[in-house]
Amino acid sequence: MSRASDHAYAAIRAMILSGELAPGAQLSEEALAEACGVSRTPVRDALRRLEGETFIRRSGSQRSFVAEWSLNDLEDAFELRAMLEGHAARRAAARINGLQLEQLRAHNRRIHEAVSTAQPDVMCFLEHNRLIHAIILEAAGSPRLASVLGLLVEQPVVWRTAQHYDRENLQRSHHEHEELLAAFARNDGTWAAAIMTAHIRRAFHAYRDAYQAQLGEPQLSAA
Amino acid sequence: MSRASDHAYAAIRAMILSGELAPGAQLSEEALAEACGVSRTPVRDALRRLEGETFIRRSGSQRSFVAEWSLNDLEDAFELRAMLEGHAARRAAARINGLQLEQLRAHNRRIHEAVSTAQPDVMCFLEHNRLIHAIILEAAGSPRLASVLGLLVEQPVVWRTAQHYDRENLQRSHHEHEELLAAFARNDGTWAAAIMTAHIRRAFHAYRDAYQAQLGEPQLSAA
DNA sequence: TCGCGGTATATTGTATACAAATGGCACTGG
DNA sequence: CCAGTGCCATTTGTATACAATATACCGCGA
Repeated sequence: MSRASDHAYAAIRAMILSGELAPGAQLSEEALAEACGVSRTPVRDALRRLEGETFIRRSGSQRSFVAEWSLNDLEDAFELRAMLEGHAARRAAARINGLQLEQLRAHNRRIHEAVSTAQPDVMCFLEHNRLIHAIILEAAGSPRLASVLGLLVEQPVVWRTAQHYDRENLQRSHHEHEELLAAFARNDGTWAAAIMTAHIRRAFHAYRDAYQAQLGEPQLSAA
Repeated sequence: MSRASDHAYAAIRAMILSGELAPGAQLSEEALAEACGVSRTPVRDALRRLEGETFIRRSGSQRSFVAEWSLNDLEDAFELRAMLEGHAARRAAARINGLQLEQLRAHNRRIHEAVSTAQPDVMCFLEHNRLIHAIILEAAGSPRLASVLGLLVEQPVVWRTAQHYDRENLQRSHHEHEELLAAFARNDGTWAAAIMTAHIRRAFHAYRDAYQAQLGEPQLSAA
């Protein structure tokens, strides 16, 4: 979709990610239309897309609400994600090329810089971490796997809680990426899959701790 | 969505499944609207939904086409499906209850009847096969897994090629279901996962053979 | 006071009209 | 004959008006 619809999609998505629209909040098409400066038609398009990505849940009578994530949901999603990313790593190990390997190394170097200081640059970590996983997914060469994983990874909870990583977890992630690189360099799919699965499982527990910590401080803002 | 939108969705979906709308065919919103007896608005809704389910692909300039499946796509989707259904079976083995077990037995008995005759009742097989997998998915107790698998399983290729199963394959499926039941009855997740993965892999090769056979007879109709 | 019913209001669904953009085609110039 | 270009037809995007439906609120009666 062109301008208006895309704009509405991006705007609503951003509002959800930033927490401006809190989980459980009801969404009025008209209100969103006014907020985005477009009519209801493109807003409806955007809502349908966001519903497909489980950003939004719809009640029996078709009203829209920002999706809420229980601890069970988080656990459920991460179990799947661990399996799928492990699978992606296994495939990637067999297919990865020199350029991709070098790109992975570069991103992990940037991560190393970001997390070595006393005050780690979490945003920088998140961005390069995202790129690393994207490159692995690309190397895995499975479009379906990529789209399915996208649904699991690009979620508000993941994004919001990830910002609460502590320094130790960030450094461990860097180290696990190093191990992944070693496995890739040797085209050892079994090794890569094991590291990746462990990587995601550990991340899950970090997320869960952060998630539970959040329960104490409701209405967490974007920062 | 209520009447019109749901109707458009169901109608277009059926037209694709039946082959009335062939893979690669361009879809005109206006033409579909007329065919469904509704306006373009609900048709657009339906197209967005179908796009999310990869029934439809959209060109760079937003035109809609019935999705085409290459052999690679089929292989890709089935590899994922084998892994995910195996996972579902593992989880189901640990959680399944007596009622579900009995329902599975009942459905597999119906399958047995359907495939034991000289002229197997393929439709009956497909329906009860679908229900069996649905019950297992329900027993697995993972909403995400269910929705992700839904995207992979409910596809036109799968449906269309499944109708070309030969009698031997149908009977093998019945037998594999029996083994699954044995694994479930003993809550042996490892066994169940192994059977299920093998079950899907074998089905894949059957699908592939049917798919390739189809290449010889283009414009295959619904029957 | 509680439950019920009905009306008012808010919200979503549908149709239609118009705007924008894309793709095809014919025509022109080389 | 080919490449490039401009116009026209088709198709999709957006806005708006109206219809249908769900929710909330208030008053009535038991």
